[in-house]
Amino acid sequence: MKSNIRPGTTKIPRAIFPAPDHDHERCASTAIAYAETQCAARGQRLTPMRRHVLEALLASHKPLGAYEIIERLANKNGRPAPITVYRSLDFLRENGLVHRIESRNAFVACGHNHAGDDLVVFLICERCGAVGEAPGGGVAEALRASSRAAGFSPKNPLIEIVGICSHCRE
Amino acid sequence: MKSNIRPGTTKIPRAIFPAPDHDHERCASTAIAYAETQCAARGQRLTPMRRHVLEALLASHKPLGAYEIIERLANKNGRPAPITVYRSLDFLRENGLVHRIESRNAFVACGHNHAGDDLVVFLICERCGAVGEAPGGGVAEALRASSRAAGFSPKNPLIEIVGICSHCRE
DNA sequence: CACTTTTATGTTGCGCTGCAGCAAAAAGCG
DNA sequence: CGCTTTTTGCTGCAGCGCAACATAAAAGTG
Repeated sequence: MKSNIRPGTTKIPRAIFPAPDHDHERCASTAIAYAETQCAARGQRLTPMRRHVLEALLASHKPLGAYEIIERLANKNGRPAPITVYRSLDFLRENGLVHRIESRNAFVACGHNHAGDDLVVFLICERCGAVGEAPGGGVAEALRASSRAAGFSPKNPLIEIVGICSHCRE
Repeated sequence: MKSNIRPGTTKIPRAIFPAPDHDHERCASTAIAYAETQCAARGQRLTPMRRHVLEALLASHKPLGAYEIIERLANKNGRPAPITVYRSLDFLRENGLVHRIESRNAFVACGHNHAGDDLVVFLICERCGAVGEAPGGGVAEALRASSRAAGFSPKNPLIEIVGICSHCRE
């Protein structure tokens, strides 16, 4: 199936919290296209199931629990089993397309607001539930310093902050 | 508004990761004594149940799941119901005596390595499972800056880092 | 092409997590 | 002492997460 996004789109500075009235159709299809590219480049297969899971997450812009995803994928052909969704989520996470929000037992599509292995700071709006990804450059440094002071060799920092997002504050 | 309490204990330089051979008997009883003082000062009751839960956590120096705690509290008189333990954990958390490690769905006794409302950085050793609490002074600053850049008003930062602790590295 | 190997999905089942709702017991108070 | 508030016990349940095994689909191979 052919996508109707324009290939030559220049990189738009992405808002950390998408405006309520943003062109969602487009933002989702861009993300799917990126996922395809990414998987192809890594020799991984973005199967229909995996794509469906990613689409469900993209459609919400909010973290979804695994069983919420199941709910949204349910149709007249029945619903996927939990394990099926969990496996797709594992795949998507391994390929940097989905994050897990630990404090909520939920998952969110990656906003790609950060370079590959960099530290990500998740900003969780307690009002609308949206999750933003802020680049954590300076934080990473401070964190490494603090860790080393404790004789600790850090690996995967996880930062989640609850608060009020820019749109809900207005 | 909650600054009326000042721990009267002289500040002992507390290792972030307790040495494997430290005087555990003493470290636990000190923590219990502190909990009693703290609760008394706040007009809260450290009941036997709550104390047992705290003791179980202190005895392990590692995060325990709720059902692990139940297991350790079980005796010839039977075992506490999950809800009972969860309620005690809620109480202990509200009074700053226990932390929840979100990425593990587990709980750990507070090491008091941080001032009351300050940011805490949890260092989780992937080898021995121990959890250290590093003061997050510099990190908090960087975090606030990063948040504000995104138009986000932060409330409860949560930082958990997986890595190797000082003792396991040797 | 048939055949093997690898990868992905479906099915069943189960243990852990976390709490709601109500009842009983214990502690605090006039 | 009665009365209120707090705490604990009991029953039950929904969401989370995955193990173990079976089947199907894709990819590699001669």
